[in-house]
Amino acid sequence: MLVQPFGKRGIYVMNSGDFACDCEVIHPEVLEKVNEFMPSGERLAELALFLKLFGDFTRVRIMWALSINEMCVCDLAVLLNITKSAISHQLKLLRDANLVSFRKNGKIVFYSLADEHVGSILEQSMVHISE
Amino acid sequence: MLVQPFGKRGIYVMNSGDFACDCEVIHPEVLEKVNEFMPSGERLAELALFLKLFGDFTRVRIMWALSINEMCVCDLAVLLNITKSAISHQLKLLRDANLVSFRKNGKIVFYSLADEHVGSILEQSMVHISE
DNA sequence: TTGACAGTTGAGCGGCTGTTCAATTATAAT
DNA sequence: ATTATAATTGAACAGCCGCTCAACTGTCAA
Repeated sequence: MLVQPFGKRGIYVMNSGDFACDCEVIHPEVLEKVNEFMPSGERLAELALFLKLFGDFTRVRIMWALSINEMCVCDLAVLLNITKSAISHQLKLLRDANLVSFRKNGKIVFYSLADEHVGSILEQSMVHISE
Repeated sequence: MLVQPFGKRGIYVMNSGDFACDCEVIHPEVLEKVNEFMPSGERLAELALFLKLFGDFTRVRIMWALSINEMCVCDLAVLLNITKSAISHQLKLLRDANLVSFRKNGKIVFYSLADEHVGSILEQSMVHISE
């Protein structure tokens, strides 16, 4: 199972069988309204997977560094003081999610942020915790 | 140790002892520039801890639901089809990080988003993955 | 006072995740 | 060809994390 389970027809599993919740609805009108505006479970699962990549110290530092300048794996390893292998593993995750892109020059691979959204999410979050 | 380790004077541990990286600097001018604009390790660690809360399917759904309407624990449990206990555990994390606030009315506790930053981070990220 | 119910909390379990280590690929230089 | 180095990859291990379960608190109603 790729992600945490959710109902196939959306997140609000109010129908037959396999109830996991242990209580009844208290405010039906609230539930109705929320269901109306809630994105699908698949969509929210994607969102969680995407945001999960931002929730790690190493990856945050990598992305912030790349928002300043493109960098090769070796320089990133020195910057963060961890092995090239660890950097490379994290870069693979970021590559697979299209958060970073790269160009090769001989033996050296230069990484950079895939687009400006990534940097702006980091900045906006930084602004938030600085209040 | 609360978070993953980083140098006490920032993230760029280029000084004495305990090198964990397994290579040398290739582009000194790049490292110098990045170091200049890089926030401190403490700051980036806070950022990662903050964003980590967004990287979970259940919490994302809770936060999105609360961005639509304030909700009690029981209704959230029905909405997401998981136990009140599971909801409550996640709400505690969100409370401790000041991402949600609550008001009590008799037995019932109503939760809502603490501020508009939370919703806007979710929305901005949703826009990003929808491209 | 008793019972029912909303919500919280702590322990414990299983799965996930980030790192290290070792092996491997690819490129450049001698 | 051989050596050195940048980078990648897979396996394995340790620590983290989210859920369940059971026990508990607090509030309301009978």
